[in-house]
Amino acid sequence: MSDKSEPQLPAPVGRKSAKPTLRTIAAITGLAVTTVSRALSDAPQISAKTRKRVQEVAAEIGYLPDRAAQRLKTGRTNVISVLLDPHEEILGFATSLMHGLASALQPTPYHIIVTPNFLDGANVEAVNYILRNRMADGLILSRTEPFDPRVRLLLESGLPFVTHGRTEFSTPHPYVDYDNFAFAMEASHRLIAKGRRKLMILLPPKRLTFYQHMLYGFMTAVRESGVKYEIPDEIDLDSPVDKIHDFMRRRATLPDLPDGFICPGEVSALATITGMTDNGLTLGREYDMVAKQTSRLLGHIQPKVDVIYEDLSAAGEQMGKLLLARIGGASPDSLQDLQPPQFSIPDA
Amino acid sequence: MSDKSEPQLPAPVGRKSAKPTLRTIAAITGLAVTTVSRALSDAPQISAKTRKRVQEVAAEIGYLPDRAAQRLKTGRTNVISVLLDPHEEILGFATSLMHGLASALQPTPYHIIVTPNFLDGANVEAVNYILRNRMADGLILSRTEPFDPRVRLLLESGLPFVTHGRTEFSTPHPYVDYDNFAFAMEASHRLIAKGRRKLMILLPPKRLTFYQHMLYGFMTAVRESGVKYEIPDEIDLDSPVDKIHDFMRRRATLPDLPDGFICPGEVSALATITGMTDNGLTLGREYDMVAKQTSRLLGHIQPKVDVIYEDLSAAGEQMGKLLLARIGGASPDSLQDLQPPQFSIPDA
DNA sequence: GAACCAATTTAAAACGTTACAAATTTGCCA
DNA sequence: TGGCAAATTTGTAACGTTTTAAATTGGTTC
Repeated sequence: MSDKSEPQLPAPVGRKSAKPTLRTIAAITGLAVTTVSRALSDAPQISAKTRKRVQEVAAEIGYLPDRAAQRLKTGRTNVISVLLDPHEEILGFATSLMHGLASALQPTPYHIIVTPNFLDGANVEAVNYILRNRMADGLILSRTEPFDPRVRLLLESGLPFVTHGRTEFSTPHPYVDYDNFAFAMEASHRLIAKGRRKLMILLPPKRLTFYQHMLYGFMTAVRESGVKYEIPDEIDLDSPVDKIHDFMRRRATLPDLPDGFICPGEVSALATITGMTDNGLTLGREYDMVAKQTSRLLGHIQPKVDVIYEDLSAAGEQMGKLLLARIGGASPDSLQDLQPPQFSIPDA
Repeated sequence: MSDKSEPQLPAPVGRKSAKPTLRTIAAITGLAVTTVSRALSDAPQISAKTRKRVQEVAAEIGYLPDRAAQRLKTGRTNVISVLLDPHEEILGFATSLMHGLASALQPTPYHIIVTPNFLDGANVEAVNYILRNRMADGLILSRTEPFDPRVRLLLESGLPFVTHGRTEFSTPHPYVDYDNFAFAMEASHRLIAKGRRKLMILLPPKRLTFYQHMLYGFMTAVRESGVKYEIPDEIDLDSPVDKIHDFMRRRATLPDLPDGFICPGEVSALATITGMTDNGLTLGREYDMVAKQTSRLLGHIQPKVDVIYEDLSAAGEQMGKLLLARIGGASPDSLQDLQPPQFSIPDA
């Protein structure tokens, strides 16, 4: 040990609240800062004995690395950013997803930053901002379009990301998606099996990728079985509750009313049922309904509705795992996951 | 070791030489880094002419300050952290709040970090963690208890924070709260005015501060008017939908059933209505209901329900403003806001 | 012992920013 | 013209970490 001017003060004199840094540990152990840093990251070049001692001291004085300093030095932010779409507001779509995401990220040093996207439609701007500032090591985004400009930007930049929903770019990228084709097909089959002769499905906005998937699933089932069908034009899944309600109430008064409804959302399902009830039509008698359930709300409130479950929390968790793998360098085409609908409702 | 195809990021190439920093601007303008830094922060000691020039150059080359470096140097994080409670999951409580918060923070350099609080019940741990690492310049938390341990910790630490909900500490702290006393009282009055003779109210968990407020509002109205009342013991607002539903269905078969219900949550309102309907009881005939509405969902789906509105987005925005003021040094007792219930439903 | 290689440890230099003190220029007046 | 304060600008030193290269040990072998 070389004799310095005399820096060997067991630093935390007085109050122990002075934030411990690498230097603190170095002073206590008599080692160099570099050694301490290495020991804490379990570098093989540091002797096992030293590593152990350093880690013990660190734990004892409650050392926590300064994230700002790490980030400045390494360029890594230890942050995963979630881009929120305003339409995810209702019914905790985003919350469930984030719940799952957080549990996947729990054992890692990553934090979750939510970037709400208020700049109407200018969602691309948010991506650009994150890219420019290197604000995150990875990105989560949802509600993709076939040629989503955000995805294009991200593909060009090389920043790891996972989408909820597929795109149609030829370059593969990690995604988690719910099999809405299978959902729509199964939903149709169930209604047909109940003897319903004319089906109506409420679809998402046309610009979203899963509009196509759902439409195809529906059309496939309808064509195979030869039943009639109808697709509302003036409303979609993102329409406000009252607009859906009004539409359904009006529709119920017109001729040739469908007798089987597919609602890929709990709110729209409730609005539809109410619209029918307003006209004296009863679920299970004049018509049946299959709905997509994400929150366990619907099945308990309207037990007559036949539900197919989508586990958003699981999706979020899976997205977290894929993102970590991607950050770790895994190839994108191995990180694509199409989650099958859960036809029977899980317990609890 | 390239275990996979090792997708090396083709990332930062080509265009205007990598990330512009203060040094870049200094080189371009021929000024010192310090001067540039000062000019960008509009320090009065820099001549107006220089400030303008520097800012122009900065804008032109798209300079953005490195947050990690700023944070390391100044100790300020430019981060506002939101603590999420798992019970806020349903119906986008958190999302609405954050939406408002984000719009208050829009013109500031602050980012929003969501710290989901999954560590069952160990919510205090999350606060501790944020405190220890100086992870944020301010904190938002909700669902307070009278002597909330998180608040106690924060009061001791001095870190600026705003709660959604009041506490009973003698030291004042910033909060935004909804006047649940007024809500319960008004709701009771409405039912009584409709001629209902026995009221039931569904209350939040007893440990939360607003349990008291709501109970007092209810009891005040009930006592004044002399109607009968009943308060369920085995369920509360946080109970799962199916438990509430089951309870109500069972209750409807027993004697002395209330004819006026107060549901301070949309989900519980729906579950209650369903429970009644299961027993052939009709809203508006055998019983009436007043519910708290936060998402415009209920009023459209069950128009017979009388709703009182709580604007969570506005609350979030207000919390953002108060937090900024608090960070700016304003005294806590000037930063307390009790928001009145909105008795008539706002448009749009 | 000297010479060598491996195993450990260390010193110094960044990362981009701001705080502090010091240096330079400018403007004004005797 | 010199002098002096005010107005500007500038170096230098951090903040806490990791990275690179260099230095110190220790253990073998001749």
